Amino acid sequence: MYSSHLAPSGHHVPFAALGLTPKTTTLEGLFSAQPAETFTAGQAVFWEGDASTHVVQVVEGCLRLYRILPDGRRAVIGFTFGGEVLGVSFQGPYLYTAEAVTPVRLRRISRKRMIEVAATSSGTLRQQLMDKMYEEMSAAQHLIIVLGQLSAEERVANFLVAAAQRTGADRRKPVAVELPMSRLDIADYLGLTIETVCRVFSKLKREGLIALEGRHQVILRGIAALLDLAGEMDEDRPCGIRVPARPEAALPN
Amino acid sequence: MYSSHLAPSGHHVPFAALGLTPKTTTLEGLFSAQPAETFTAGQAVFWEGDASTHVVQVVEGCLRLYRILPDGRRAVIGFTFGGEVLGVSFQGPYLYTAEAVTPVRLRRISRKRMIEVAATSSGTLRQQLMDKMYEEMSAAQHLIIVLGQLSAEERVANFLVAAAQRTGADRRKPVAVELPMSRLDIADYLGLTIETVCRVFSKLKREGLIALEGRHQVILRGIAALLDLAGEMDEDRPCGIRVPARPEAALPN
DNA sequence: CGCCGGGTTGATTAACGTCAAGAGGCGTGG
DNA sequence: CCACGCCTCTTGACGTTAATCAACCCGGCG
Repeated sequence: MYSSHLAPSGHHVPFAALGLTPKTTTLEGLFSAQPAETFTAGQAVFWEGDASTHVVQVVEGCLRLYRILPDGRRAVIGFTFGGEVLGVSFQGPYLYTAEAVTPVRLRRISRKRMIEVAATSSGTLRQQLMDKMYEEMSAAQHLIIVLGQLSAEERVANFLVAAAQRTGADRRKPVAVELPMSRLDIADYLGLTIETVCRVFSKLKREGLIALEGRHQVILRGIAALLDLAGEMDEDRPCGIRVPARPEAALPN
Repeated sequence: MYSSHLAPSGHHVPFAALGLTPKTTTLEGLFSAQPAETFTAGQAVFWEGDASTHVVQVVEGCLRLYRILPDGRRAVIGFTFGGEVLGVSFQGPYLYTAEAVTPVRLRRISRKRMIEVAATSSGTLRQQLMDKMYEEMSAAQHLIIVLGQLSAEERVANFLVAAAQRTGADRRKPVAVELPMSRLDIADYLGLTIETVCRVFSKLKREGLIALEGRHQVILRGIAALLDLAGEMDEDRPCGIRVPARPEAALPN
């Protein structure tokens, strides 16, 4: 089904296989030419405010993306897992720090080179970059809605469902989801406290919607039920009912 | 100076004036060739979920950008004012509905044409598009932090300061800011209720930080004080202190 | 075995939402 | 031009949610 967050391998191979595009004109091609670097847990890949000199593809492991506010609060902006690409839409400095949650293997390419190749090559790479930017934008706006409109329970349900979708798990079946990050990471991501996250986890467990297997694994018993709780704010299920707030344009339809 | 939200006129003229770039290879050039359309208050410019066929430049007036959740809640994602450009980073369907708050004049160009010109022209337009996308991303991430981490008072202070910056007003002086949108729009934008927004406005007024001139104008007496309240979360003032959470990587550098 | 850090649970408090009533603009119609 | 009514905004009383404060648990490691 090709979820918007999934690994780049597979679906794009046909192009290269047919010889229509030399491999350096796709994102995957550019990345695969780079050596893999490794980071230990807690190590930063880049810092907020640094010049965004590189674009990163996580091969394996999990990164947390965050900013520190002047008073010390930490806002986690997102997490990046194996197979995902990071920081495509940066034109100025990095907007957040990226730090390894687990040991991480990743590849990076220089943004300068990527731009050059995009400018001189046929449209494939440009298209891929635009797609990635749109994904990043979609994710950001999804988070805006979660943080602005949803209750604690809805936020956690959303987080769990999103994590499940990201692995490509099929709905309706129980799925085991790895959550390598700490409760504090989750709390800072969802705009809650660690205690509230715990309590919601416990509540969902009592209600039989999830089971906790150790600290870093959750089994979702039926994504559908969780989706209800999540306010059905599934990543991409627009509720574009054409009902403007003001009466002027509302009468037809 | 060139605040990230400012009107495109002025600073980019030199290029065209020197004849270095034909006018159709800049965003301003493309837009200025289009006729201005007008929308009445409450009228939608485009709808969430529609194919994002056009990029829009608001000439005059104010748009609100929002999504409706399945249960009817409304999340306002942002506002667009005269001189600003809208929807550059859409590669799939529009992620929100854009609706006129006031009477609006705007120009639009087809995305298809914009992409074509960007692909065939020199780098100027491509650069401008990337800049706009980065701006949109910065704005989204700023909102994520406001919604995820800040208190009601901090959110409102932030909103007021951001509105002031957007007009290009210089700090330290009292500034009159136009807020054409309703209290409900502000509430849905800040993830608060209308009553809470009112109460914070009243509190700031009691404290002498602002004065309310009618429903749609606020006078900020000293942006500096408001910035304190705002958690000093100024649009771009990264607090990139290199203090990782884990000790492992902290020692070098 | 005991310590330590992260996680969980409980009691209390503070912040914000909800419900309800009243005030103030603004357009319309007399 | 004024009066009325409507809609938005404002303010107050009360309820709910999530934060805070605090204790305890549990698994990993020295």
